[in-house]
Amino acid sequence: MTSDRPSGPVAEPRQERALQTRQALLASARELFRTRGYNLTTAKDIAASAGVAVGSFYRYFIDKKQVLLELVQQHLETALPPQPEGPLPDPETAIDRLLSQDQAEGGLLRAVIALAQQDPAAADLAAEARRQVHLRLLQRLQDAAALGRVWPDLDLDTLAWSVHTIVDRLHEESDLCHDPVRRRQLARIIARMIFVPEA
Amino acid sequence: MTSDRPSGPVAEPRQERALQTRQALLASARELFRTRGYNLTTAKDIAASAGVAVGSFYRYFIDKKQVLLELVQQHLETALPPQPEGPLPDPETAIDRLLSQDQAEGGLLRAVIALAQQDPAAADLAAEARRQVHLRLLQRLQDAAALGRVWPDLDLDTLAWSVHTIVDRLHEESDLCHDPVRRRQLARIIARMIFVPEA
Amino acid sequence: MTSDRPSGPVAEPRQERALQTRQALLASARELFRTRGYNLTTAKDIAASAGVAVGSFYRYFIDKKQVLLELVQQHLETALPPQPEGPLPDPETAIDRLLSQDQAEGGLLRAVIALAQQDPAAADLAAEARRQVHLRLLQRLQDAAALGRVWPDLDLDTLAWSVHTIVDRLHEESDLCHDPVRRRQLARIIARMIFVPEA
Amino acid sequence: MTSDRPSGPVAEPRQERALQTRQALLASARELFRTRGYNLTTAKDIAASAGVAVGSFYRYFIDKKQVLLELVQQHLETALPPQPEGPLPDPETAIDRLLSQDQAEGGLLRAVIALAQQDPAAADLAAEARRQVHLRLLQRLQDAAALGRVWPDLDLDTLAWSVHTIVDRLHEESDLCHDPVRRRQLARIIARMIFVPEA
DNA sequence: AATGAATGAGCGTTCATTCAT
DNA sequence: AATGAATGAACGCTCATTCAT
Repeated sequence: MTSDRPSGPVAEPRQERALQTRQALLASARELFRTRGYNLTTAKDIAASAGVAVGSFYRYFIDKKQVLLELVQQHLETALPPQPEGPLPDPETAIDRLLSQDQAEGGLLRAVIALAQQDPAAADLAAEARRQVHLRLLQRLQDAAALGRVWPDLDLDTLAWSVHTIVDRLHEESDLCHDPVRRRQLARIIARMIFVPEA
Repeated sequence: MTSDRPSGPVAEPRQERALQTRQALLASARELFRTRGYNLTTAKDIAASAGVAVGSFYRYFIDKKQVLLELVQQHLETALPPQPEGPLPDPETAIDRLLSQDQAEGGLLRAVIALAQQDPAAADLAAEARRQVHLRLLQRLQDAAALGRVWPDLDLDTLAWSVHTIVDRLHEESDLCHDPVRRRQLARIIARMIFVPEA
Repeated sequence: MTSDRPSGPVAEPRQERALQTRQALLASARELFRTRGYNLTTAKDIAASAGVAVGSFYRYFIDKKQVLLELVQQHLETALPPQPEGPLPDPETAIDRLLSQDQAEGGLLRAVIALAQQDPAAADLAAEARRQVHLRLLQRLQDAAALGRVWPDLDLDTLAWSVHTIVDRLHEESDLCHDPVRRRQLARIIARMIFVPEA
Repeated sequence: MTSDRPSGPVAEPRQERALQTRQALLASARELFRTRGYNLTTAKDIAASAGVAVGSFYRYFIDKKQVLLELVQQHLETALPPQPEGPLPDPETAIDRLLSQDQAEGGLLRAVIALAQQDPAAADLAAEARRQVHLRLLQRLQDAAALGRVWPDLDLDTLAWSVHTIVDRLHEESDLCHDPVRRRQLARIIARMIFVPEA
């Protein structure tokens, strides 16, 4: 009763605890979306797993969709290229490093794709998300190309798509992406997709 | 004179028309599973899209699950390696040819994976399906390796996984897989993953 | 095409084989109604168990209801009192004999009662059926009463109801009604409900 | 902070209103099961008759089955022998009193039996329910037998079965069991099944 | 006359969302 | 602000009945 403004159900929370609840919901949702997928995750699940009641879920989010979209947006903003600095180590090692990042992304993307099938707005976001990741990869490929060594007869877009595809799926298969030997092999494969081998 | 509970659905159809209906249902199901995914495709959708009523769907299939499993099984049986004969053309061309096959597989696999989240039996089938495709690829890679030219420092399993991943996703994105330029590029990329470039 | 008369779906069959089919359907229906009950017996079950297709079922009967009603009617007409002749043996033996008759009745009655819950017309028939059985019993009790020995302070209607109730349930429990010791005991109990014991 | 799949229905209700709803549902279910039987009573019926929506039904009960089983269990626990104390009045009066109890039981039992045809678990409960009632009757008969006066040549099990049968059916026919004259007659009949008449 | 394929209303159940407290 | 009870559209599936062959 602190205000006369009814302020709609999804007002930005102004209180500390409220923010915590919101974060807890986001975190639970991310985890559940990743593991069970969008459609198999219920609003009640998310709320329960965050330790609140369903009603509270709808205090912070308009609907189930919104949580996912927000998670993705958040991810896109956060996850901009943490471009490594200093002289690159050898390419394989750089790629290996890349592969161990971003474990969460794949699952989320998959969830958005699921949602996109039902909701055109999500389809746009999914496309946007993919595009961003794509652009990040493309950027790096272009940098690498500028330094020479990249196959000159390749369309960098297609190349970025290929790398993205592999990285994406890798992150879905959690057993794979935790096996360093496998990861190293993949790094080598990807390196060869990109770089002309040394004489 | 049959006795207890003989009247389940799923009797083998005995009339010509029935076979047509069954095929229509399978075709509709394949298409819908591919485009909307398993969970978003309802039995009613499949029936409607095949031009029949829900009831007819259940005359031919025990449940929604069964259609998917049957589609996959069918695919697995059909899609055995159409191993090309004669002296291979150059690798890129061979791969390009591979990429234009099997359009349906990817979407189906994705549907099974969705189902697998809910039904352990489907999980087995999904695993089996992936394994078969994997083995087919592995076989070819081993053949190629025997002929030399394959990178000697690669784990062929990981290599097969990588190729599979790319081919799979390619088939999901129908616009991509119909663009011959793109496909040629991909063929080249894949070729470089596999083969040591000529002097 | 033997006649111009379309003659409706449920014409009395004029051909020998047709009659056999009809009888087979009735027999199957009786058995299934008895064992599974009305609601759990499907038209397809009945047809299959009679060795014909569903379509044929509906050639001979307007609907599922009709079969049951016909069975009951048939039973009521057939099962008129096979009044034993000659001097009654002792009461207990007479009753014992009664108990081993009419095994089918109970189950059918139960089926009609189930149907009666959904269809008022069946309710009437059920009532009628019970009334007939009741009357048969009452008749015999009155005969017995005329010969003396029946408790004079009993309302014969209530007495008939009691006997009917026990006989009815006995026939439902097939294990019971095949145990001669049990049956003899019951005969004794019923005898004592009815008759003043000898000095 | 609960984890996987905590959100099933059937949580114990935490609000006062919830308990009322649950009770209303149980009451409606009992009445409908009794009058229409298990199979003809739909979950929607029960909910509507309790003044709530279907969804609410499933908040409190896992499925339709559970309601019935709960009703029976509840009944069995409640209905333990209200063994009369003090010197029995004459047998007839005691029995008359017995007949006016437990009106609900019969219909419920019938519903369980219907369910038992489809669900073996219910079959067990039905058997258990009948056994309990049977045992209660048997107990009293044994007590009576200990006091003499019971026919010595009767199997008490069969006797209990007979009484149970009559009482059961009596309760199904609500018009009958509210007619005191009829009830007195029945009491007399039952008394004679059990007791050797006074010299 | 017979077959069995096709129909569709209806049931049991789930879950996103709203509402009373 | 939070809770959790209530809602009802929608899904998977069954089966009595009709219809084309």
